[in-house]
Amino acid sequence: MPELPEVENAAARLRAATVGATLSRVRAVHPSQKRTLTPTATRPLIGGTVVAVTRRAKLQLVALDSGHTIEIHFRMNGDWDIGTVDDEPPKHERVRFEFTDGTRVSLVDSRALSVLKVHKPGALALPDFGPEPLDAAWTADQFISAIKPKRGPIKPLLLDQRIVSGLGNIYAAEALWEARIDPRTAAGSISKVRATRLHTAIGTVLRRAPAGRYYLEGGKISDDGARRVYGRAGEPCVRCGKPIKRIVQAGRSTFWCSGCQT
DNA sequence: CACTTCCTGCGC
DNA sequence: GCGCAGGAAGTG
Repeated sequence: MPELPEVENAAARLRAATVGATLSRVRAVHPSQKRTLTPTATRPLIGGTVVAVTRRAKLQLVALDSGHTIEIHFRMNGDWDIGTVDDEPPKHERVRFEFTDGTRVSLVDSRALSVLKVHKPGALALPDFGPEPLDAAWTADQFISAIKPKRGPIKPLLLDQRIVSGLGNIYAAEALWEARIDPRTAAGSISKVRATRLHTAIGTVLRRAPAGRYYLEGGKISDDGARRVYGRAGEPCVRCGKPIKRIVQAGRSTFWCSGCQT
């Protein structure tokens, strides 16, 4: 489920359910999670109380009073299912957190690609993330400097979390459509005016995400019409009427309009 | 740079 | 069956 707005949304739900609560049990349900979430890694978490839940890029960080931090990345399909320990286990439960007050937080992830890590006190190290796109401190000039030396196409670059953090495949496509830029354009060749337009467009599409969901829900796209190009191959462009095209860049689908994205 | 891999499910 | 899926690390 995750790009920046979706992760922000998930972190808010997790925060509301767990800040102040004390962990009584952590269990890796799926084999892929047992590899990293070993009993040795999870045992020190038991008895810890959640003091904060924050987000950085697409990561959620759960800070405990013991100084440990639990890092969660949902990858493609992860989400939280929050309830009580008495509930039936949710479908696709991969990791289960139980709290002394009876709260249950289950990581549900049909594809089991989510990644969880436990950081010991003082050992929190995060990847080299670029600026947060909704942070007012992120300027067009910073963005331009970051993409100027790059010769490859702009669209895959928007997915590079070191350039700007939090964008994924949908918002990258939407931002390029909004800025009327061809996703194949060499990043370094984009004019200052157009790069500034793209910088603005990134903020626009992220803020437009209705309650942080452009994505598929119950097999149907739930976006209240906010999604202009993603997943719309063959449909007429809502701006110019030409059919939306689909190409593959760096192994990912890119949807774009050859009529008005130049 | 692009391609493969980690997984499972869904729609065609 | 096959191709596709919102991510990103790892490899050539």
